[in-house]
Amino acid sequence: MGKKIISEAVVKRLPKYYRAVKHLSEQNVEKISSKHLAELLGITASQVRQDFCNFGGFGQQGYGYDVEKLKSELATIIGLDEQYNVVIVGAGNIGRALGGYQGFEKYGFKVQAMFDTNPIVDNVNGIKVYNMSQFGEYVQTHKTDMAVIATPKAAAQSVADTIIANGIKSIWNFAPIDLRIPDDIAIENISMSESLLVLSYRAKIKNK
Amino acid sequence: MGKKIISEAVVKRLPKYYRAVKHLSEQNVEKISSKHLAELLGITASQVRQDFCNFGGFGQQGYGYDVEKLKSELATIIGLDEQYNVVIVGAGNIGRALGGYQGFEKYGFKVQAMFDTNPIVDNVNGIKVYNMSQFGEYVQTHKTDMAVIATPKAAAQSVADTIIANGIKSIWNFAPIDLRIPDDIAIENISMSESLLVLSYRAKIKNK
DNA sequence: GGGTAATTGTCAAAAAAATAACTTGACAAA
DNA sequence: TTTGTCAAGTTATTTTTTTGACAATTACCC
Repeated sequence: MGKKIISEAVVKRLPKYYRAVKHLSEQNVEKISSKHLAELLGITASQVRQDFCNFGGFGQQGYGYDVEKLKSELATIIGLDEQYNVVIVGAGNIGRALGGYQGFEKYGFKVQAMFDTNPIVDNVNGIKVYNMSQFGEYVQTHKTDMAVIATPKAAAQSVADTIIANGIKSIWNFAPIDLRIPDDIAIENISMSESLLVLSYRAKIKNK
Repeated sequence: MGKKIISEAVVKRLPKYYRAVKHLSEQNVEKISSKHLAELLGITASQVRQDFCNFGGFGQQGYGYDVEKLKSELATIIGLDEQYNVVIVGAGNIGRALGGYQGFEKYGFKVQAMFDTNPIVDNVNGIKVYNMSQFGEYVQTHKTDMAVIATPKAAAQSVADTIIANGIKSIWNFAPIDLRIPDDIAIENISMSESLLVLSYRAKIKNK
């Protein structure tokens, strides 16, 4: 499959483009130029054009980008045209907050179930909480595509191993650890502690 | 103040260094070479040395880096030698999860209070929830250094404005929006929706 | 103590990313 | 038609980041 490798930097901007374009669409804006879009995101017009060019380009010279078309192209690129079934592992603080996270539904993800080694509630926001021992059986029979790791650090690697062993290919990891995973698994980390330390660093610098 | 500007790429690695070195310290490891540390983080030894060199370098040729010294240098650089008082704005799903977030305490941050425009609970994990109308008065009298924005998108900018107007210089933002803030304010965003879309993109690519 | 291996700090080269410049097609108005 | 303008797509340049190389320094062994 001869697909071009898109750099990490570009990939990280895709959601920003999508968000901005979605907003424009909701405002019934019909077209947008690279210059104007760049201003909205605080980047350069050149970068916008170069980024879109990576995916073939979907604008019209002298006119700009058609907002609806751009939105649907971006959605396809990002994969929002597909339906993902998601399970959440860990029903603690973070897991429960994620059970109520609107973003899943908004972008077409369906949260099927939650798992915990020691469930103290049997239901979060209408999502049933199962014992972790039932994980394998569940995901084998429910076409699960993606798993969220919301466990403590100590459990995260073994949970990841279990997830992968059961054929799930995408992991959203909230545990503060770099998981060891095979190349064919998609992973994305939300590292709150790292973010907090970056903020701490910036705060210190600014107050100097 | 003649301080060198540290690139964003380096800053983002600082927490990773700190985490790794802290772990080594807990294992009673006494010294570490750039080579070994690099292996732990999955980067090159050269980059480790280059990064540390930005801050003056604290290793010893032929020996390596003393773990305790490195840990304390990194803590100082990151600002963990200072105490921050924190308030959380927004007592919904995310705000409540953050009220129970262990990371604050672990890194020396003190959560003083929470605020909500319409508090439905008066206490989260022992943290008192105030009405947003009391925000100004509270932070003026409690030496608050940092605010967390855990409100819906629509409220985020005006909350940010209020935070800044009351003299708080650091913002940890969980709302899915790029806030407009002055240059002298430190900000760090946790963008769950962007992260989820990046994962969606990667999942789609990997399954091609 | 002297020789050898290890490892830093730093500089230079290479690679990657961002920005700027250029070329071309599309459209509107004359 | 023709022409001027706009803005995308593309190529070139600059800047930033990463990697590679090496002299200088130190620990350790004999």
